[in-house]
Amino acid sequence: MSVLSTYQENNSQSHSEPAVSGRVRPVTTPASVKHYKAGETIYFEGEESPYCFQLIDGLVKEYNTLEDGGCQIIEFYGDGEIFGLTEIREQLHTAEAITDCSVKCFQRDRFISSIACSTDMTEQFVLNLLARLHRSQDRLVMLGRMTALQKVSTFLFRLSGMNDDSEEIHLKMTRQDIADYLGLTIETVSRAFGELKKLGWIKLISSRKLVLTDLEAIRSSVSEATSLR
Amino acid sequence: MSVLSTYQENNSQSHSEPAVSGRVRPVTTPASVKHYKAGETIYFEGEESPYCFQLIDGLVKEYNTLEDGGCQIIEFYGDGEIFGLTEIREQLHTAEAITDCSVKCFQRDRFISSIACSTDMTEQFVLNLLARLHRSQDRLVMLGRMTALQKVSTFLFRLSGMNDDSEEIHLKMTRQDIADYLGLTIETVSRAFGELKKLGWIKLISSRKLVLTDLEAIRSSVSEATSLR
DNA sequence: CGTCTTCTTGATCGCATTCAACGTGTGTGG
DNA sequence: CCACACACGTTGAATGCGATCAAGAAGACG
Repeated sequence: MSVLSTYQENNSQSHSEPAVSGRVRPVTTPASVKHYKAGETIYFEGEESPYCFQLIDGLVKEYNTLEDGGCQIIEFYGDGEIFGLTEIREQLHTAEAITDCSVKCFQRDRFISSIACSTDMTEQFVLNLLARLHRSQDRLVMLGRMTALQKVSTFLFRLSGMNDDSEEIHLKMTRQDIADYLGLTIETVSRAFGELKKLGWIKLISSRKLVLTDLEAIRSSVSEATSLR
Repeated sequence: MSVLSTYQENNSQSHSEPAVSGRVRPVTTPASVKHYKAGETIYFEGEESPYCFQLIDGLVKEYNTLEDGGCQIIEFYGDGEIFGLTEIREQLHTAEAITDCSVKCFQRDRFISSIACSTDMTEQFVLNLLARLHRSQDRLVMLGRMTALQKVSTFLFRLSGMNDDSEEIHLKMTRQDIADYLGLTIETVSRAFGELKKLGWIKLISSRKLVLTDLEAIRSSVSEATSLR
């Protein structure tokens, strides 16, 4: 299941073979599976790479490094999601395992041409790409126009939207990761958590586990920012 | 030619038939051409719409409106570019003509399936979508991690990169549009222009026409922000 | 000429950053 | 078991960048 996709797709029988998007499975050449420990880098920004990847299990962050040592996380990837697929030969971001990961590697060119050769798969894949595009575009609004509190609210709200069952959210990433995802500092994120707690909107079980105690309040503060969503 | 694409594609014979991406042309049913005057809205956020569009001529902005009246421009679209193509039935953003525009309308579903039925076209289109995705992701870094001056520098630098020939840049959009694109206010954008002028990096011919007089300084200030680009 | 929109400039305010110190949790070795 | 180290998280105080409020200048157009 994906980690932060606003536009969820039907991941029906995703156990036998990790799907590209919903029911599609790559007909590509048997791909190799690699394992990464938490903290390991999968590829680097600017690196020539003929591969793209599908996450079988774990959590991956993809980010850009800035001159001053800063960092902007482009996206978190969860089970089944494709990443590292570029339109040019080199990787545009750095990818790093947040938790221990199992990853399927594909030859980029073969992957694309195998997508192209099946009409059904193409449609699914194009729709998946469009969904990813819009996920990214949603974040433009987030980064460009929201306050710190709204950013963190929205982040938690979307996480909860894809929660298995319980109301309890387990954060697999650090505060620093969240900050780098939201274009904030770690301190501001921490303060936002404190503020949300004080408002009674969330309850912190531990620093990594929390419950959204007032989902409606969070929802409305989110859509106070975005006009309709 | 596209307006703000970091990843440019070869728009070779784009005169006879506006291309999807490079040499591809939609085999879709003969599409109707519509004309919009500057300021007219092409579609609204949340609107049910079976169409997607290809800009023949003009400049279009796509944006999201916020509760407080604020606005985040998702993207500017220039000649030949596809917009309004979503993975669901409704439009996610509002599109508005900045200049007078000619626009080709396609049936969304037919458009996608016609893409899918030709292997060659699919590959081109997927690469185009990937380029658009990365264009959007680049902006995440911009919005999340850059100062106002860096945002405006980067904006102008990328505009110049797709300039026809001369060093002179003609801004077809207002300061407000630029602000809404960069997640700033109109005042801050204006001040940034002033600062760049004072630094001797740009020369303002008029408020809408300018020359990048020190491209290297601008370039380096941009890549002071991003580690490598 | 006047009106309207767009753009610029100045003064002040506030939110997020920065700098700094203090907690908290976890794992390691004595 | 405790002692210690180290990474992660929280909290406080001061600073600064961009927003806000406000006024005026510059174009565009009839």
